[in-house]
Amino acid sequence: MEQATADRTPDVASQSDGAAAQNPHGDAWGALTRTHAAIVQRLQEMLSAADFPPLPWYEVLAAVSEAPDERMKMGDLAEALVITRGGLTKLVDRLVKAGLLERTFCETDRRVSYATLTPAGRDLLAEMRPAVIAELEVAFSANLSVAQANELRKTLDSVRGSACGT
Amino acid sequence: MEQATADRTPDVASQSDGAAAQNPHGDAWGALTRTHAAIVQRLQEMLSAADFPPLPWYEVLAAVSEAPDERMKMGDLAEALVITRGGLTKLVDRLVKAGLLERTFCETDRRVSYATLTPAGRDLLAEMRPAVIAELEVAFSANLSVAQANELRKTLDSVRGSACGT
DNA sequence: CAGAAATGCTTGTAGATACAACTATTGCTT
DNA sequence: AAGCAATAGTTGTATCTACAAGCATTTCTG
Repeated sequence: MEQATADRTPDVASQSDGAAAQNPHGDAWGALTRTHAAIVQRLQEMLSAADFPPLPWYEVLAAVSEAPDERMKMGDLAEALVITRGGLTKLVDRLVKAGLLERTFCETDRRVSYATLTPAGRDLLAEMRPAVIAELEVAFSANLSVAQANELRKTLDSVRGSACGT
Repeated sequence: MEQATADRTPDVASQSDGAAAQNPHGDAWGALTRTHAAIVQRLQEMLSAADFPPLPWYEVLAAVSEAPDERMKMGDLAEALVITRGGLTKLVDRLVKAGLLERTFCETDRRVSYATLTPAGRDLLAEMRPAVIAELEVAFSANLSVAQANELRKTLDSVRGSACGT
């Protein structure tokens, strides 16, 4: 039997979804999307199985935790996560309701509000982080040397550079 | 002024969202997510500006168009797009309503249904494809040689391999 | 220093996605 | 051949996200 009546597709990705398979670089894009989707799916399954909050919550907590004073302006946070501001407002609302974040305000500019990590948020992040890292290790470390991973990162960064700028 | 009252974050991605920045490979994952998000965002903006349907519609049409007889089993399609079956049913519903796809059925197994390209779907795809490819060229060809793109594809495929197959 | 423009965030609403339950058909076991 | 399990797809519901409009605050300009 299949563990439940789950709806998820069983992981195996087809070799070519044809997203622009004409140009010489199209396959690179296809590989990028499929790999991204596969890892996200894997992370989400792991989090759900471990009774952890969903991936976006982790991403918020992780981003905030690395900012100075463990707080981040809403706008910067939306930008870092590449989601809309409106979406972030509601996402942070949920984390606040769960006690993982709190909103704090800026003295000098009363428009800005910060998402600030609470002790509970810090604790949860400390629990989740090893699990997430372990999952990523499976995907990356297993088949890639550190040098290869660095090369991959550099290549992706340069692609993003030309995709963003202009 | 900002072209409208758009909500989107203005493209610039921060250098480190900290999604697991501990491990040596974590940065590669960060680069992967950010690059993916940046390109998807760019594609969506382009499609919306050109009054084309959203990206998932293109992905469906492109996938189906490359399958034998321009038709694909629902399950295979969901798998190729890495979305749930339930989600795909509704997505295909919309494309059918728009006249771009039609459902056809299998003679030998009456459970399966195919999403089949209509002439209108083929025409629309022919219009959209050059625009999508051009956008990808900007991101990939601009900064990557064909050899580098191939290397990138191979690396990503190996990562996906270890992420999928246990 | 007033008024207009820009900035930062939130809210209302509609659309899309996932999850779980359900139906229908096929395959397997005895 | 009967019955149970597996497979293929759809549907109901809740959640999440984007888009667009809105409010509050700050900055720019004459």
